[in-house]
Amino acid sequence: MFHDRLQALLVPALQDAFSQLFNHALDVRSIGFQQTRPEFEGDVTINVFPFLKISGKGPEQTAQAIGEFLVAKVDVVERFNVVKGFLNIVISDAYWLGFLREAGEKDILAFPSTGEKVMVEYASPNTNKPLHLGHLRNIFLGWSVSRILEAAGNEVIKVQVINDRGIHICKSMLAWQKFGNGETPASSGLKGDKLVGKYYVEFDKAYKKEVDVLVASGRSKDEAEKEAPILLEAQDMLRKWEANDPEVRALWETMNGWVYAGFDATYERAGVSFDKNYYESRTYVLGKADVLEGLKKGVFYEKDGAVWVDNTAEGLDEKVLLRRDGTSVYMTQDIGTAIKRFEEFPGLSKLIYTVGNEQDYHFKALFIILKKLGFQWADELFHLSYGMVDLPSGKMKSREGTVVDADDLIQEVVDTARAVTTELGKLDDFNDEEKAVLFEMIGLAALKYFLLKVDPKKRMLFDPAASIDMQGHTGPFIQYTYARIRSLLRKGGELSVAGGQLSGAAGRTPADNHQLIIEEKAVVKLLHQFPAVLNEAATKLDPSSMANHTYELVKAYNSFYQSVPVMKEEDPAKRVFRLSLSRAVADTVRKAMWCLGIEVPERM
RNA sequence: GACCCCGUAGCUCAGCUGGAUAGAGCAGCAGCCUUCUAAGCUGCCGGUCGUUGGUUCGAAUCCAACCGGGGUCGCCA
Repeated sequence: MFHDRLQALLVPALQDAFSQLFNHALDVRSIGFQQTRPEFEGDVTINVFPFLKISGKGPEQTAQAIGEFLVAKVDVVERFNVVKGFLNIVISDAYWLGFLREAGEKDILAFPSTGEKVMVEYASPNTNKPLHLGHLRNIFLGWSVSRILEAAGNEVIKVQVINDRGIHICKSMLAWQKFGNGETPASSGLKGDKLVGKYYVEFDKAYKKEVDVLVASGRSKDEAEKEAPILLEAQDMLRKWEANDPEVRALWETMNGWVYAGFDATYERAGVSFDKNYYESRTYVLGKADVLEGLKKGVFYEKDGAVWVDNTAEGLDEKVLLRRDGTSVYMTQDIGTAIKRFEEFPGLSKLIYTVGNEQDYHFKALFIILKKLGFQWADELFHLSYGMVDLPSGKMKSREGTVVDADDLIQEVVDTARAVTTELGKLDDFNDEEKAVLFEMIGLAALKYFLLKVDPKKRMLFDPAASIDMQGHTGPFIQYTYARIRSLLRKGGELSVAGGQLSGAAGRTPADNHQLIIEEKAVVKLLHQFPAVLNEAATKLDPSSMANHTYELVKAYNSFYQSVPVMKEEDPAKRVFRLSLSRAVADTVRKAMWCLGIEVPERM
């Protein structure tokens, strides 16, 4: 399956050429297509150096022979030139026009169904504190990858695991009991997750104080940190939670409820959602039986009363799966949860975990273990590992208060969008409601694009000033280009606005004898590459390639727009062609941004 | 110490399944609004692609070593 429809024509022809000219069966993968450099004439370039042994001729003769064959046998190959070992092929305008007609008739960023069901896990917060910048990279990434996979023809199930139990939430609960005076989100006006986070900080303060007192009374730091009464109390509370103590459970339900309301508000504003939530309080018991089963089968072994797995053959270490006292570790429940998901969703073909790269080792081990337990699907597990987000001041540290809060950050970009947009003063006839929607759209575009344009695998620097930038390589720049095209199409009479739905088919089918000028061709070629980019993004689970290609496209379009008249063009055929080109760009940009989780406005 | 990731322009990033003189944005400088939205466009300035070897007709891209930055190595999560 070729996502590049031009290569779909050229590859078979090249195979014919090699078999007829050189009596050789050409391996498709050995053909390296590249964009012709702007200083030479041509649309596609093939480097013939790798083929010299096959042809037994020099580079010029080899390229010449292939070029002549293609011109003779392939309609869309108009002519060619040879520079050193490079065969530059010129594709006919008719081909590009044909492609554009296709782009007018269908969504070029929608692939036929693969029939596959894919689960994407992302977000996965702890319930003791609010979401921060690091979560936002995770959330936008997971959401975008889900959209990309959907566009590529998969059925996608979006899930999160909520870490709702454990010592962390007990600390918040205890501090709230001690110092909260019955404070609630309603009584304080604080968002639920913020309120619970506040008591997590309160716990830490009280704990530190106690540690200091103990140290002053002659304890070592280690001892003090283990013996601080408030910590012991929190541990006691965790035990009570595990023993189903009704009072503790009730408080836990209440406070987690506050947190979920807070998270939901953040998710909604960020424009993301989930098809299913998994709660650690329910999944943490999973996996035990599976580990014991593995022990029985001899996949694992017992040592010092604990159950171990030996991954040294795979270059990893030995790892505990069940403690001596029979209780679970983190790995245990991850094993159980994975198994449960494949049971719950029969036919699930792939499971993607969006989790930071500090857990690379953990997931390597997890996948190996599941493979050892004999699950076929273990090969279809994927750790979408992404890099940390650094601040100009260094790493984010909750203890040092350098964490960038997600809600605050979103508010800030939206405020900036408001300020910039108001300054530009193009919204005279917008009402307040419309303005609010637009500011939200622009601010979030700036933030999301900033986080998504970087290769997810890489650690990235979050420069607050750059993240709210709306010029250059940014989300709002792309939105702006889109809005400008929509304006053009409205003026072209091609669109009529009715109930927010834009309709009108004129300008979708350009004449087939149009001669492309260089600015038009640049845009068409970038559009033409887009399906292959989507395919790559879906394969590599990498939204950054989509983000960057969208930018390339709108940049080329802006250049075209600036120097070539569209509506002002007097020749009706040219005008229709340029409108159809503009429309195809707008449609594709809208879809590409949809894949990134970014909305585009009709006007801005 | 072992293992993993990263090192490209002043800053932030593309390019990395080897291919033609290494690309953007920001910052700086100079232009372009009586024409379809100037959140734009055009031009200039700016790089020993961390270093040294190696493989190759050809290396930012592959391999090795070293230097620098980060991460992981718990019967924690």
